[in-house]
Amino acid sequence: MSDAAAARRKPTQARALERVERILAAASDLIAETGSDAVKMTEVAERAGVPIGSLYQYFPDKAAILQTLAERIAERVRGGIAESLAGVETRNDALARMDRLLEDYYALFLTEPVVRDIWSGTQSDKKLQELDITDSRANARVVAEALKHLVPRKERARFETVCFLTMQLTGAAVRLAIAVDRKEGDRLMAEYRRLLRGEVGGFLSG
Amino acid sequence: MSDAAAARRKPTQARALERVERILAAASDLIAETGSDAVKMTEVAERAGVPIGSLYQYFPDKAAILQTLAERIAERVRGGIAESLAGVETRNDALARMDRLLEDYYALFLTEPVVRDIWSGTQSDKKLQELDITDSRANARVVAEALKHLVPRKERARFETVCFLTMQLTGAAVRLAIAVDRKEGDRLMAEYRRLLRGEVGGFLSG
DNA sequence: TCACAAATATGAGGATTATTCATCTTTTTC
DNA sequence: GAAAAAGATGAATAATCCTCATATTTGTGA
Repeated sequence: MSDAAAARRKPTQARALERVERILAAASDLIAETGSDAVKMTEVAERAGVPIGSLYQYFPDKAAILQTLAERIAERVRGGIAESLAGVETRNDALARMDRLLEDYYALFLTEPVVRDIWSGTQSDKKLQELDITDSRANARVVAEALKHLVPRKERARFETVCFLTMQLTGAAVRLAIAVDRKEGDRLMAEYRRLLRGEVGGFLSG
Repeated sequence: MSDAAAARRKPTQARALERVERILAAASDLIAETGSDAVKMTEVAERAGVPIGSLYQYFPDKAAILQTLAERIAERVRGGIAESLAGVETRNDALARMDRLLEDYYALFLTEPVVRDIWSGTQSDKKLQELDITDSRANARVVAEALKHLVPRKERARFETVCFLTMQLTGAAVRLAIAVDRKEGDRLMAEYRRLLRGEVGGFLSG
């Protein structure tokens, strides 16, 4: 049922800001230890050294804490994409950098339990699913922008659509790869890399 | 925490079998009406016309009901794949049938609220995620088997891996397509169809 | 047909957790 | 330095899942 969760105070004082960070850090640690489903609000409060009421001062519900963590991860990833694709010049250069990005993204999921937990079961709630899609759109725009001078003018609109689709497919590929054993995961990622090169490479000239 | 949910009785008497069906039908209806998260066990019991205890006689927990519904959908889909690809002869024939399958799969998600609900947020729980992967493997085997005479002998092992990956990517593409508005969804599916033809077509000769 | 075992049915109540809110304290503002 | 705004607190409430002791029905062998 839940109507839109009630809006909460946005912290302005230094004390409150620090508190919010402590809450997020505690949540992050606990997620890494036990998985987000198993994390209890009382545990987060205890670990953060704040009373339970403080969580609800700044987060309307448990999901909101996860969403905030998810957003931060997403921003970090987007930054990495922008950085990695900056100043790309040739088609081969673009493809090599994409390989690298894919590798890094896979590694991120392999090594960071919180990323794995939060984005593994993407769509456990509506808001996270929306965030995932919004985020893919934003990433697609970044990629399309960085590569647009390599894409024929008349293909550019389609190219952004393809990038958008590709972001989602990449998420699916990585989630699959980390869900199976490492060896098979590597093999699947190798196939996906090939697929991606073919798909994106098809648009690039130069 | 939850240890493996305790095993439950498997119904053998006609009365019990019918009850289980009533429970599943009630759950399915309610999911279609309100989404699985909002469905309460007491509501399922009431709608099915059985006391709450009966749900737990045959299902260890709420998730198990969803899983059973998910399995049935998955079987139905697998049957459709096998049927659609039976007796395929040429490369073009294979590609045309794949287009058709993709179309049907998209339509299934567009029109059936229960499919949409259960498989939209795949991975809301571990068991469903495992089921999804197991199921993709099984579908991949069906596809690889149906098309194997069109695939060069030495590529066949890789081809099954690609099919497996493809099943997951297809799920992601369809979930994305139904999450955005219809027009954009159609456009994304068109791009995905092209991608799929390229990827699978690359393996097929004849 | 009867007695006994196995399966099935029942629903009040226990258990777990997320979340609220009335009240108190600290910080900011003017 | 007083009023207003922001922040802090945690016992109590609320929402649900799920259990279990007990009662009933069905199957089975003699």
